[in-house]
Amino acid sequence: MRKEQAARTAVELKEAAVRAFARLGYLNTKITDITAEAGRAAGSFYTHFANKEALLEALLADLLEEGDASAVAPGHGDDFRDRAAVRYHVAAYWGFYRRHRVVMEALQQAAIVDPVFARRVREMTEPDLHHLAGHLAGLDLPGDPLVVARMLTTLLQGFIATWEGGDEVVDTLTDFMYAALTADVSAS
Amino acid sequence: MRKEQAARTAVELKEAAVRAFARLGYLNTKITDITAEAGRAAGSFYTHFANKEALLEALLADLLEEGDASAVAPGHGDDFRDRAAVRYHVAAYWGFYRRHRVVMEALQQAAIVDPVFARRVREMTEPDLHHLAGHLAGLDLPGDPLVVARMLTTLLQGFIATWEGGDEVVDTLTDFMYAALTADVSAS
DNA sequence: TGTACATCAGTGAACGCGCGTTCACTGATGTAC
DNA sequence: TGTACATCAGTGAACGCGCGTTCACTGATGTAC
Repeated sequence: MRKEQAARTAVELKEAAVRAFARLGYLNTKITDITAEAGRAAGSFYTHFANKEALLEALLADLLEEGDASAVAPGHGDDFRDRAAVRYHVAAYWGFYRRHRVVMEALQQAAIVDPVFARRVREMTEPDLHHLAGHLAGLDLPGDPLVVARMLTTLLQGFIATWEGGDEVVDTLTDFMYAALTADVSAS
Repeated sequence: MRKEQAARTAVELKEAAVRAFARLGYLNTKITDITAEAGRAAGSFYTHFANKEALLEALLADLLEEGDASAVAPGHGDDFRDRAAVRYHVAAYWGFYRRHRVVMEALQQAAIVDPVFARRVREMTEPDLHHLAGHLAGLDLPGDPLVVARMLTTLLQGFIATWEGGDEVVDTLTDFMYAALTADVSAS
């Protein structure tokens, strides 16, 4: 069937795009880099996507689908006085980011240059932030829960984005954050 | 004198560039945005700079000069078991970043797209990282000193870059980091 | 099942826009005598 | 101090490159009868 063929090519283009982004970075990747990587003619791109931004939107949609699926994942506490709960969340974020590193970074780059993506990234991040702040409610924090939540996510995402090594540091990250969340401020 | 006039124009172009970068972001700023902002003709730019990268290099040079000057600033402890020492460093970084926000972010953006700046930014950051790791030596850290140092700088720089509000959070940042640095890991 | 026609994914050369960069020119500043 | 010439910052129109996007064409797949 023709539609199937077209869908297959669209997938191939997306996969090629991810490879090209990984190699060159989203902003440096030209349409022809993507089509060349997919072994297709330049014009073929436009049969499937209006432009590079539309392709990134498609990759984002794929990512969000997976995100929703794994968000339902069960069996973890939400009480951050429990180190295991903190570790669970760090590890989950770590895994997700690692699996989707290229697209995450492409979004980050797109957001720098394109207000539409800047907004999209903000809208993706904000709810998580409030959700996280909610979990921090009962703790003896160094400041406003939303501000502290922002520190946690900034650290996580910033660190993971630049870290070249493996998972070993998940425990260091956990300890770091756990200590920051549970230190009795008034005692210091 | 003609040389003086030329130097003055170069300075005006740099100042105009900073304003343009602040408004549009480094990557989105065209040469003509800069010259228009400075009230000059497009061609005038090239009397003073080879291209946008060279102008950013010049801004970086200015920034490093100021950085060296303030680095000699006296009167702070380096023992991070002392909260005041941590606060001093956080506040110093905060002030420096705030004063040079636009150029710092321009460098960040340039690094994404241009390997030369990527390298430059890394080379600027690395020594500070090792220096910082040195100060962490005696503490009961959640992990390798270099890794923890990286967490600290990632958090600081990432947070300051996105924070819209004022200095109030310096204390929250300090408490957050101080707690992470001084918690007795083995006790948890 | 076969023939004639329609549709559509894919091709790749060509087009055109945006923007960086150049360059012939101007006029003001500096130099020689 | 005045005149003739040289230099150079600054101008802005023009040039040209890179790259996104289009479009006439091809051939394979699908449909009608």
